[in-house]
Amino acid sequence: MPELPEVETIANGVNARVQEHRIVSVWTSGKPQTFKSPESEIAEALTGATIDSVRRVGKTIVMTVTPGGPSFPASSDRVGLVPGAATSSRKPAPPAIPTEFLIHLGMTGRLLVSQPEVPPPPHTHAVLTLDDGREIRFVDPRRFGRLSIHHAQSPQPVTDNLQPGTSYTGPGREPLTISLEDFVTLFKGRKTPIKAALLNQSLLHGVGNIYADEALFRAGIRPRRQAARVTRAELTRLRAALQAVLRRAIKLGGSSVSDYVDAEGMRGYFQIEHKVYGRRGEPCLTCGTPIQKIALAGRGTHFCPTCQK
DNA sequence: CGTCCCACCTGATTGC
DNA sequence: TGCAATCAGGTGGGAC
Repeated sequence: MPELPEVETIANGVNARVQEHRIVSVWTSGKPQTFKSPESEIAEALTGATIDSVRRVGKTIVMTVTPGGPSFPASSDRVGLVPGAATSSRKPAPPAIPTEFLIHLGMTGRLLVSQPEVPPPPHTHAVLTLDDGREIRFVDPRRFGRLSIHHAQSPQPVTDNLQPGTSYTGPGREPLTISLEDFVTLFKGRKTPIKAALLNQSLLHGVGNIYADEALFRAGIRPRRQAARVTRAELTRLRAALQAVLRRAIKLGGSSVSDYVDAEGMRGYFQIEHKVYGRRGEPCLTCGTPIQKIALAGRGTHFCPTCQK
């Protein structure tokens, strides 16, 4: 379901609602495929933790928490539900190690913040109950989504993107901030079609099927063109088009093509501005030629055979 | 290593 | 109308 603009909208919405709140309990469904880290590890990392922030990296939602789990309070008072209430001022808290909860929504994942009396939807796979009773719910019918824990200070293999002891940076580069030089370099020597390269998360992360098609249309480039043969001038246009499309979509709250909704259950509106995606057979908004739909890299691919070279 | 293809799932829509 | 085939915004693993 969600690509960069949708994930950004969801992460920002959830962040505004849950930042600084404490997670008092964690429930998980036991569906093994959903959990990239063991459920016990997720429950242990999050129970009692305070949410520092929720943000987007690529298509992944990253919830950073400060642990406060059962390790030291030893279940002293379960009555004191007031946040920030006296937590036995005997010792200074041990140096809190930030932990990151990674939520990938797959195709149909949703992250909702709900009042407890609202019945959980079908296919709810994780529930984080907050100190005020509200629940952060991960719902995912197709179960392509993944939940995992990333320990920000645990030893990490040193790679281009993952330094020891740093926070999660994702597999590729952020399309909104990548420089032109780096963008051009990404495609050098790649024989794969330009659209497949755009979808490759270890190059750029966050770009999915809708925004790849929309950016290629706006840049006037056919999706099947070999990446290495797209000229520098075209790549300059492509980067600008991609960034413009993503920014505009974020501004409109993402694209709701079926039942995508953000943390508050609101739809996005960028689908109104789709120029090719989902418009097979309809006239190109620039030249009137019917929009074609082909299969490329296993994905439905939309383009204007006249405007895109 | 780069690239292709399919499997992983459920639900909505299309087509006979 | 009914039911089966097809398709869906994403990834990750295996084959080549």
